[in-house]
Amino acid sequence: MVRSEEKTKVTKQNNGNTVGLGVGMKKGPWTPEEDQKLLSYIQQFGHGSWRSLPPKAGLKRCGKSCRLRWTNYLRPDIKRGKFTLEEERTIIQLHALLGNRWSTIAAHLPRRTDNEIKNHWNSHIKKRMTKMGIDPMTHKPNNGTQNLGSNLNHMAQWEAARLEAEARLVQKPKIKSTQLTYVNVSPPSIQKTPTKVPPPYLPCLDVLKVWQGNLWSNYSINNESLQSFISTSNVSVATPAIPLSNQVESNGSCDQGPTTEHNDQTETQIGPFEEIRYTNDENFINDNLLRSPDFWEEFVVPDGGWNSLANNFAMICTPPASPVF
DNA sequence: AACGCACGCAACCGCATTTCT
DNA sequence: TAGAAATGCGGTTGCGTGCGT
Repeated sequence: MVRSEEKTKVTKQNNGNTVGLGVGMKKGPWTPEEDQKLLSYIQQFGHGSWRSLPPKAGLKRCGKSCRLRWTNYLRPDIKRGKFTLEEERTIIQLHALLGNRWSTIAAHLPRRTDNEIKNHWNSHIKKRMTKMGIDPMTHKPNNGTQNLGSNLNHMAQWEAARLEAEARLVQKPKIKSTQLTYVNVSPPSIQKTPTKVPPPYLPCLDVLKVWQGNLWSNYSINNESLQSFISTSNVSVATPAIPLSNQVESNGSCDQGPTTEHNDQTETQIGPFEEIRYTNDENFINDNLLRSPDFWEEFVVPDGGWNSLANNFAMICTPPASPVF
């Protein structure tokens, strides 16, 4: 990939400071040598100030470029590869609540970067939803005749605020860890097995779960649709980390992650979306149905339409008067 | 085999926000 | 407290690749 030769460019921020590329700064794809330099430096010293890192690490890159390379590619705790069905569904649901707040969404998808999620949304999910006749921005059917009830909208706003607050909490430790020294980490090209990292904070997606559970309970499942989808999808199939039956507790709260015992776990579970196959196939099927294009194509809004869904939703989950964070 | 097109994704850009002095 | 600097975020670009013709 030879996007550009070495270029020089200096841009001005609105407050006047120079950012971007200074004289002799390199642009374009990173070479393995550059990756190695950046990695070695961060392993030894942590990244500290990104601005001052490049010369210290022997790189002719701007700090911004180094930070991006580290956060989107070199970081040892990044999960790469295909998105699981569970991850995709979570993205869709969070997007419905939060819009294009990719970093907030990423905070709820352990080991995925905001850039990766954004790319996946734009290149896969968005198109699929459009094809299914769903507006990817409003998450409503394109015909516009079916509206979610105001209760649900209110809940969505409330939950969006809560999720953002959670995301901020998740991100706080990152700031404190800027001086963290990483040991024995390698870029994906060098080391296939990621170094173990401390488990991230597992968010509690209360409303999402209620929402999910309600959807499943309202619509019958067509196994053929599901099988057809799985067999044709290029999305890797993973089972829900939180089986639906466990998702909604009687008091409306939820647990912090999977507590159900499961077999055939093939890798260390760090986040809730590892590819773990539950032995409970019923949960597996139910939870992945929504991902099936066939399901959506054959989807018929039941009697009462979206409003009935919203009403059921409101019955199950009564929010506090107002969110306070 | 050659060409064109669509797709996927890494990386850049500019603005916003946060932190520092 | 204000201005500067650093960092974060979301939108966009453009190259490599795979596939169909």
